[in-house]
Amino acid sequence: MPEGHILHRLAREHLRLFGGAPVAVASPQGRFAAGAKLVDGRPLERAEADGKHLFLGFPHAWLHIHLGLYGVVTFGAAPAPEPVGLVRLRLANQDHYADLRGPTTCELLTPAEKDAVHARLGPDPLRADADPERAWHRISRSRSTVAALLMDQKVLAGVGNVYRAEVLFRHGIDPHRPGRELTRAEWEPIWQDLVELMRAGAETGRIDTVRPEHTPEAMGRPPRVDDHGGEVYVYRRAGQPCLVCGSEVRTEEHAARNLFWCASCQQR
DNA sequence: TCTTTATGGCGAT
DNA sequence: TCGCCCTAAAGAT
Repeated sequence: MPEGHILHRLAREHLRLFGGAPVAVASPQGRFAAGAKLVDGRPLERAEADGKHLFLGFPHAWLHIHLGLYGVVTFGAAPAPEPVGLVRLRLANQDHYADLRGPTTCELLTPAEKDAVHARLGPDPLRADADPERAWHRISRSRSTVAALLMDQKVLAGVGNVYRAEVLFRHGIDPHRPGRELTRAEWEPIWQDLVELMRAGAETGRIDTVRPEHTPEAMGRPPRVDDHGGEVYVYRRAGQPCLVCGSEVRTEEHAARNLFWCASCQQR
């Protein structure tokens, strides 16, 4: 379930469980054995997220993790059990362990290489140093659709398919509109909304975007359970009635990703 | 025991 | 735009 809010959450959690003390680092699966050996037994000094990238700071290297589509981290209390499945990376101390499975990236970087990753990313709504003006600069000059731009990590870092679909719904924006046709008056509240939605997501670990007045309870409809764990307007709700207007939520493949929207509520 | 699917991203064409 | 990579769970056969 990796959008940016999860990575910020993971950064905090790693620091809380492993920060400041030596960490046993291993690669039970073997694919990261050489890298693990280089930081094994070193203290975890820092942890930060940048978009969907996670950086764990050891004295001599940054451990760079990107979960990709299927990557997942699971935490548990010591003693760590025999690894189940393909565990690329295991961190452990006297009290806790963390297992990483299926990441697209798990590597060691120098500070310069870490900076290079940061340099190629757009502003991350969850970072204090984010400059939304950089995103606006690109969006307002682009012929690409707003849907594609919001997912482009060079434009905005950390936004994924769920936040993309949901924020466009919340602002009534047709995902197919070219970025250059978006106005600044439309963009600014979208950015602000991403900051607030993703902050909430980082707190709860799930994506909830439905306003109180549109919950099934408030609308007099039966309660609903979303299988991905959060309450959303359109993401993966194709064919179901829009929570606001009742028309069918639509879906299509857009730049090789699933796009969801309400054609009636999102006409701007 | 298969096939399908997923909240991502890269490099080749 | 396409194919490919990482993995596990759910659904189909």
